[in-house]
Amino acid sequence: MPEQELIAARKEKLARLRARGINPYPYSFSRTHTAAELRQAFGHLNPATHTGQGVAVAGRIMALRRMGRATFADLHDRSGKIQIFLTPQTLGPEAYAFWVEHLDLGDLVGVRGEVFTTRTGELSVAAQELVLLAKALRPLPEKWHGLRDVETRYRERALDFLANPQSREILIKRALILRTIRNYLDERGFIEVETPILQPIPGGASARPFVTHHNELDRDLYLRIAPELYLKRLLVGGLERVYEIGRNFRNEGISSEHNPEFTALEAYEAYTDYQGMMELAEGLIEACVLAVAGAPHLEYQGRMINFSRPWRRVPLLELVAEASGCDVEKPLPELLVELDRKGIPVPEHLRRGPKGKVIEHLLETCAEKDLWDPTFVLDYPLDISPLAKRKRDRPDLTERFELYIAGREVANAFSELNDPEEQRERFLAQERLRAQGDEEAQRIDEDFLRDLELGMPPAGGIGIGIDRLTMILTNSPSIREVLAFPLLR
RNA sequence: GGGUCGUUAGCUCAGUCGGUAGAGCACCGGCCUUUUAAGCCGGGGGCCGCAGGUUCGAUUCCUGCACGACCCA
Repeated sequence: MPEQELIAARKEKLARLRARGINPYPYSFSRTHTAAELRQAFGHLNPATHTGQGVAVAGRIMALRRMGRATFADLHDRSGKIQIFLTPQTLGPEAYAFWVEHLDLGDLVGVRGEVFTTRTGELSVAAQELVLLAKALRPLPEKWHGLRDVETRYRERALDFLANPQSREILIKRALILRTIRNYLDERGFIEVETPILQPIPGGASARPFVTHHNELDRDLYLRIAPELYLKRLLVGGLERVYEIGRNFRNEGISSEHNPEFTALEAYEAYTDYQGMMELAEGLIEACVLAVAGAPHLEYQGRMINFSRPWRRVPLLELVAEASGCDVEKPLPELLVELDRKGIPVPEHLRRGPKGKVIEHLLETCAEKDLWDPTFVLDYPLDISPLAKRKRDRPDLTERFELYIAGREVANAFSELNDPEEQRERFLAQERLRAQGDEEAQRIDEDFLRDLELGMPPAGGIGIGIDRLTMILTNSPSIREVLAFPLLR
């Protein structure tokens, strides 16, 4: 039947309800138990037991079994489901006939009645009173396959969540992960802060920003690509341990691993360095894995991930040299010759350098996929790490790591650069790249530099992609599964 | 950006070697007082993603486009 006719049929029922003086969208309903609480309290009953105990439950009707003068309904709430039993004896003949005619799958109802078990042992509520709490006007998806079509699942999220418990479960686990992160950091003296999302200069990462406009100031502002620079300014201000969990915005492509707005954790700790950040990452993510999986390992897309500490630590250059079979210590022109000879493709726009971008490209194309168990990739080239301190014994590298899990970049961290003069030089180098056409090059932020000149304590900082972490911990193949409302074309 | 596959009823899916399409669930009507994927009888429901082309005839073949999935860059 065309959808419009199904909706029209329900609207007709709705009109008849209103005509009878029933408010199909009332204000509230006091329930005494959720479905799970009922099972908790009465789950031990023998078949065909009448308790004499009155309860009130509420939820969505997800199944209706009409048997003439008796009807069973499955009521789903946030905790699970409970069966409702309707008969003329308990509900009254007139009310029974009326509701059996006017209830539809998907309607939200409240039911007051006695707890009992059927002769097959199903815990049920025998309705003495039924209250319509919201009439549903649209048909539900198929009752045992649910809603499968991924496009509809992503475009009509409410429908997906009400039809597919697994979809809801991911959001519940996401909340658990966020709660675990906050607890972990709060217990260690970190202060949760909120920094600007509307920024005059988008800083703290290499990415293209979204632009917006403030009418009163008549000035363009950018949605942040990262909170990094503001959080470091709080270190200057003496906060010492700060973190922010919030949305970043990057004006880039959409894929199974990228959404234009995504949630990141950034944490900064004074008087430590990137070694400290590795320990923080291990502890924090281990706590999340234990909270979600109850063990330090879990399966992702058919393959186990072992989170046992300590995690592997491997220098980037070593990793890339081994994966590509090239001598990556060579200057860029010679490296390109070797890569060409070996048939390893390098996109044209990277060939002019800086060399760090080629190294990064090799990591992405040759090595990343195999980094399955958590792996810290260490010591990134200086020219692609403008906010990180130089490595102590290698001035062309920085004390920076990325954490890879299941072949995905999950975190990025540095020993934070706090020398204001060197930071200015690094920004100027980025400006030169921008002048050569690199739209992702970072920009000079004078407010940040001024605050650095006040003295920022040595510090370690880390950013963790919450969506990707949640994907891994919920065995989700696409970022869309872990977002309540992913952006679609 | 390139390749492969997909798009059929509200949902889940069949199918048409080119002759205007089926099932189950859902919906509507009937029977039914312990079902739980309830059952039985009957009924209605389709721009076969969109636009062109080939053809007497296209949902089916071809081209393009849109959207999606996967792979590659």
